[in-house]
Amino acid sequence: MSSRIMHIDMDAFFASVEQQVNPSLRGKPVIIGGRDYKYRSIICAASYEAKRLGVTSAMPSWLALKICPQAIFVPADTPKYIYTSNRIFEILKAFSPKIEKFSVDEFFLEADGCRKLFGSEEEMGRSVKEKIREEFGITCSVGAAPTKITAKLAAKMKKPDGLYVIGRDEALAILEGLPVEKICGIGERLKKRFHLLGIQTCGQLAKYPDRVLKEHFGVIGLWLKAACRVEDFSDIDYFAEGDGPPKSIGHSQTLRQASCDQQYIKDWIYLLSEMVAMRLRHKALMARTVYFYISDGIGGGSAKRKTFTEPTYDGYEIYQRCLHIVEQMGLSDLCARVLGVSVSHLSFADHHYLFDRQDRRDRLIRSVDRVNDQYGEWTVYPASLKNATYER
DNA sequence: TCTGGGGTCCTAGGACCC
DNA sequence: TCTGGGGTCCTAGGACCC
Repeated sequence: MSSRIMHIDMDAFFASVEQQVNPSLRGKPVIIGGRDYKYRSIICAASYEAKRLGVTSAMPSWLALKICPQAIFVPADTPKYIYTSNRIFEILKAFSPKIEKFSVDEFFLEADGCRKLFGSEEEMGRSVKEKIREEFGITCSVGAAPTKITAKLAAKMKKPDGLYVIGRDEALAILEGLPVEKICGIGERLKKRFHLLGIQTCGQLAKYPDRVLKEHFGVIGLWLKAACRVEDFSDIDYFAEGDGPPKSIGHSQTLRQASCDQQYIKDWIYLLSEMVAMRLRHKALMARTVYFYISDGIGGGSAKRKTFTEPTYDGYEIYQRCLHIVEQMGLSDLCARVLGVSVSHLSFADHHYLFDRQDRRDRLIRSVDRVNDQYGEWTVYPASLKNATYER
């Protein structure tokens, strides 16, 4: 059995979208940053004009600014990118019934059985690219190969605006000398551990004895070996809407500097809890598990999660649960540089659920959400958060 | 300014129930 | 008879991705 997978990878997605929306940015080095986007953050995306000047993805923004002072910084507009991503997904639906949204700017689709409709994979790839360019004015790179891993590699190899169709033999030839860390699934840690075993390339990994791999890496080792032998038949995860419901929702924040001011830290925990809760309610979800992370920025951080019986979408309740976890962690004096609050064990919210017990609070929460939806986030927020929000 | 912030998945071990 | 297996839930920790 041989399957054919196509990978569609948008080129400098966030930056391209901004250049499309604002023509004055076209042809110029554009850098997309997050919150506090010029200094205390890393960049989310860079246009190819900026990349040519040496800006790379995940570079701290102060460094990008140093390398490329003429760059135009644009704050990230996540909803815009998600909206565009969803529309791209809709377009791809016309090409194959099996599509997976791998991330906001990457998609896999099963290319088997589409030959009658679209001709060869080259033709199909060209149609996909044309359609996306027509609709949004932005480019993407397309790779077609026998497996997800190799399709992703193929797309990356011809960036930007590329199209690369490879068969099994060619895929094997590419993998033979390819450093192991180039394939999706091998990061910094695994790379080092493979190197210790004398495995530098995918070709070497492909020939390594199963027993040793199993011993050192468990099933992941065997899975990666199969990937290097182009024998990975993992399925396309297909969701009709492009996205399944999220498994967890969280926020974290690196403070400008470490602080041991208890009230200040608690304000931040409350703020993060409210931010998480607001997103839960937006998605009509409730959560049972609360995860709290704190790091002083010097040693490693510590984290703890706890699952509660009652699900909630109330920011104050999430905050209280965080404090409960803090207590369990035995942290009497909090000192923090990084704080994180996230929730999981999500279920769809049943508004009747809270109706009896906290109807009034429920109505308050929803009114506040409505005001914030209409007039912008943080138009209305708990008074006790004044200091924390001030620093944002 | 001196690597952010948002996620996912896997595993092993313990608790508990039948 | 207090030993045993299977299943589920939970936690902690590790690793990875964009």
